[in-house]
Amino acid sequence: MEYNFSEIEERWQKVWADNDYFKAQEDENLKKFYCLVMFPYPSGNIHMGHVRNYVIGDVIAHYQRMRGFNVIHPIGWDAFGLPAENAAIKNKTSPKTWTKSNIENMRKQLKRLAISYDWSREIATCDPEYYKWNQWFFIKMFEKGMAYKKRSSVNWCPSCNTVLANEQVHDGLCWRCDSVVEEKSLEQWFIKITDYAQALLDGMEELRKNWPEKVLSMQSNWIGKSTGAEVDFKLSGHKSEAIMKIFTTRPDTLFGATFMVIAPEHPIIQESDLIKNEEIKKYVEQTKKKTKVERSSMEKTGVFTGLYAVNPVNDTRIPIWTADYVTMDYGTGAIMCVPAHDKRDYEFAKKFNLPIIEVVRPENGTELPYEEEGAMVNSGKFDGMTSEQGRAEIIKMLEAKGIGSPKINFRLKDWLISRQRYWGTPIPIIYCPKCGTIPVDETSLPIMLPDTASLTGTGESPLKQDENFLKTKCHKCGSDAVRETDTMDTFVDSSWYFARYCDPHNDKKPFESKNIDYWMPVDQYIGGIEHACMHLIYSRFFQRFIKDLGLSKIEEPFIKLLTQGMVTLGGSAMSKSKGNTVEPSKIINEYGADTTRLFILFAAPPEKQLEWQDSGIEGCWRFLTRVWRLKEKFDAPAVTQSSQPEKDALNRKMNKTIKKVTDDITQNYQFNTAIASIMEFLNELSSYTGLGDDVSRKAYEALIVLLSPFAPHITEELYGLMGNKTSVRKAAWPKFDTDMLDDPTIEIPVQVNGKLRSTVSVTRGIPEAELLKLIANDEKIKKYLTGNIKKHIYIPNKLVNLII
RNA sequence: GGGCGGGUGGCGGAACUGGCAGACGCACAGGACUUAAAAUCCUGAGUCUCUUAGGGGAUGUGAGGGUUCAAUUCCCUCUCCGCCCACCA
Repeated sequence: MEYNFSEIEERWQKVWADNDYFKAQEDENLKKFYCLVMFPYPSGNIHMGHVRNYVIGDVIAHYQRMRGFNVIHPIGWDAFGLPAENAAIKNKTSPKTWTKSNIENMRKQLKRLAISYDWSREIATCDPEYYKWNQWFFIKMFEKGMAYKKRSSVNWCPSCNTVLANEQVHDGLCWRCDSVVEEKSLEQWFIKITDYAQALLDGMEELRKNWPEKVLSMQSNWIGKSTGAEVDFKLSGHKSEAIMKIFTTRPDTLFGATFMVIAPEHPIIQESDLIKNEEIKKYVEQTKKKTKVERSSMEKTGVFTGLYAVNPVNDTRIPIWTADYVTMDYGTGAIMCVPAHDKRDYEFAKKFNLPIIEVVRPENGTELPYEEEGAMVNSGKFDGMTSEQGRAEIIKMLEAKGIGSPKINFRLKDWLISRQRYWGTPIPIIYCPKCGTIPVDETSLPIMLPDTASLTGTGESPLKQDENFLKTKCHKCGSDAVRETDTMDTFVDSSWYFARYCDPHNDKKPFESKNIDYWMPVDQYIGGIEHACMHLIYSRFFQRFIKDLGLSKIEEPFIKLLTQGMVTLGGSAMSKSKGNTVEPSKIINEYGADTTRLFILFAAPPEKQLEWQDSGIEGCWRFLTRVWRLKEKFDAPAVTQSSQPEKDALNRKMNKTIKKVTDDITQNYQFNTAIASIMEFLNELSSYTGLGDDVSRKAYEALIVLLSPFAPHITEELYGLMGNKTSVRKAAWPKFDTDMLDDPTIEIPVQVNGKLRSTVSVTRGIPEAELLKLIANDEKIKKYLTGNIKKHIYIPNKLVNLII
């Protein structure tokens, strides 16, 4: 019988679906396993990157089921977002229609791949049943002061016509469309993620074991904690006894501060009459025009403001400059400059001829600027202290005088979540002339996104044009009021979807605490590294907020993280806009889902970037065909008998393979070598002379079970054909016998002076003397034994090295 | 500038704790089957080289050095590639 994959795959997919094989049910008596893959944006079609992501997740889900875990393996759609809106404008349809039909299409494709999802838990973030709870969380945040509106300088993407969060600006470009991001001063909604900055850092300790180091370092970079002090500098000769606050990580160098620099946006420039000075005005204007990237060019520029401050430790009058290398969005927008011990300050001082005073000296003389630790000099009574002592002592002294205090600064900014676009969750706020800015009444949730909106893409929310949506009554006082028309960043949607999966149809609450505390945390999360500083930080924050609301006991949402590498074509990630996608459907039609699944895993280890080439697919196809054909050998009793040693050898190969595949799946996600070892196993089994006997039958069934998470259909079929009444999906993961891992005879390589000259075949654990005798009589070795053997190295059961 | 990861045959990639480098697969070559092709099966192979045709020798994991009986693996110097952060005070 030929291997008819399309018939087999179709038939089994129906059986699994009709019998709810993959439906997850809460059961306190069972140990749970939450296997999560990053849910897709419904762009239209599944591409090979999705296939890779979801097949990895599926292998893990199947494996854990066979290990006896109660597995939840859900899927959904990150369905709000800009592409839907743009496509709708282009195709003259609605974002909803476009999105829904894409979901339909992609759902079919995922089912065709037979990923073992619990489809009863499917969610789409654009459904009111889902985004209602986005709005609910927003109101909770508002009530706790965690969501607030403020005017500030924000990132504006002129092509997407909306603001962006800091996390969404990469190298000064929009993360989505690569346009140069502009700065605009706008009133926007923020979420106070900065309140959780320290907690997010602390939580990383627990993740250290099971998250890639790379992601952790990216996150800690992004959060960017620096410890130091805030110091007040008095302005000298300024009418208003004003104080200039600065932040420094090196208070020990305070005696070396010979000038100050303030950001061109610093309020004092506007407040005092400085802006009337032509030179300063011109400089401020120039800075405004610069993009972030231009601004970070290394050549220092700046102008003297005419102001002076007083260095509080030595009462020296120091000039205040303004320069664009200081920015308003970090620290206080003003710095003290210690040119001797800071490269940037040094460059600035050299260029503008400002004094340089050395206050830290290393043990061995070195050139300035010297930025490391050392012994303090030129620092009055602090001379001789180490930098570390100096920092503590100077802060103490500043505190005593009331002009400074310890301070920790984070690079992380509050999360800007309002977007001037249509296809997103409406922000549940109303503006009432009497009551002010207030959240809507909880009972009126969800605030529905109107189905019809004239999409303009002009940079104002289209909801503003919709009178029915816009105009409302204040639920507190009944006055005419208007709604907030901005929608939420879609990253809000994806920050808690994993919790919603635990109780996806609840219409009273976002989820039942009992359910989320049963399933959460996610035991294995799988997705792309591009989310290291966006989705993965927001979600960690959200889960903490959920915990602080008392809705869950869980703090960290994802215990174990696997970041799979991109699937590229021509060096860049597959994407519709670049036109370099490979449609899995073609491959599935030609070779079947099993081959496709096997191939994407076999091609490379999961974390590595994979440049797509379909040349290897034949090999996986051939392998499955060989597995299929081997079945015939078991239809009749064995024709020839195998010797006992041969039987033992096959039995050992089986045990070794079970161990290898188990280790590869659980320890390092080495699916490629797991598959390779099953291939080796098949090679050995195929050449076994007694095919059809009990030993080979047992080996063949083990092979089928081991292969089943990777290639579910063919293994299901063969498992049944071998006479099993139950599904291979319900089979237990095979165990290996530790006594059957080692061969009794081993080949020992024999080296002479470190070079391989021969190998001898001996029984395991042979006494050293006996082995040496054997080697001395070995013809190949004799040739080399021209001198005396000075000594020999013997690694039991591994190798012998003779030194002559 | 700082941090992280990486460089192994024609290709994708293996290699436990330092112990036979190149598993497994692709592509390739030769053979069997076939009228032929496809499919399938068998055999071969890092590179260079010698050969009396059995096999032998040298060399080889980005480059150079070191430690060691032994290095893809550990240490130092350098180089190239990828990613992240970045005038962050």
